[in-house]
Amino acid sequence: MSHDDHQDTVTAVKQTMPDTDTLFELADFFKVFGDSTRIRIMCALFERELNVCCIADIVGMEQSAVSHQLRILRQENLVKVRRDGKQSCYSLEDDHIQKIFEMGLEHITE
Amino acid sequence: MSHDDHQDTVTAVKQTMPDTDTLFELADFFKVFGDSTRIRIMCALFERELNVCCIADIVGMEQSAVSHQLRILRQENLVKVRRDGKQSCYSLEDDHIQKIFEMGLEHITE
DNA sequence: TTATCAAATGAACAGTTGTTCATATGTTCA
DNA sequence: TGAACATATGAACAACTGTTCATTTGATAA
Repeated sequence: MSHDDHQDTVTAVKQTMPDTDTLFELADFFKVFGDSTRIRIMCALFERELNVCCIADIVGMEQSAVSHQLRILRQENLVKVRRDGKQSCYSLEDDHIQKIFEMGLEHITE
Repeated sequence: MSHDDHQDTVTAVKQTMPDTDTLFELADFFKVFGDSTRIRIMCALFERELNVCCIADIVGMEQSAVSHQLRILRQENLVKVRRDGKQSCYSLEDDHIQKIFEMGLEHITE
């Protein structure tokens, strides 16, 4: 590959890519899926709305750890909260989540 | 929510979830998407097969850093390599990748 | 063979991340 | 109001991650 070909390739491919800011944002989005606690929380929420205490029991972690992770999921707009008396009830914000989840499953189970 | 309701909910939701090993594996899979360098490498490979040197120029990083990340992508079966003389040419292993990528984009741009 | 280019790898280091513990906030009910 | 429960939050710490630098491996051509 000549120097010119190299430069042409680099330039051409760059043009097809979304801008860097978008790709950094995208990486941050996927980062949220890259933790087993958060994945399990989201997976539990596929089934139904749940309060923090139930989520903690389901994933087998302390309430505090779950709260911290729920904050991250909230910040990325992946879950929403509803106050119900003393309890906070969490549910999924978005349908994409389950689809992304399922595609990931497809990949690892093939 | 009574203690019994709590336990019923926990048990019922748990039953709907894939086993824990699978979910840990899934988190590891998404972890790979959660880095801006790797996302940009994959995005470049959507367009065409590329050698390491081109990838490094496209993402603006050192050859060594790119090589390290390509190893991770290889280990997760996201890319494949083809030797062409002195060069290593990388391409995407799997169609799911682009779909997952696009769904992520949909989420962050809405 | 030797020189040269391309890519891979190991060690070291800085920066980030997830959990725990302790504590604070918020809500209900007596 | 005060007690009890549910959740959120801050600080601290250990573990992990990505990059750099130096070096090695692999391949080609003179």
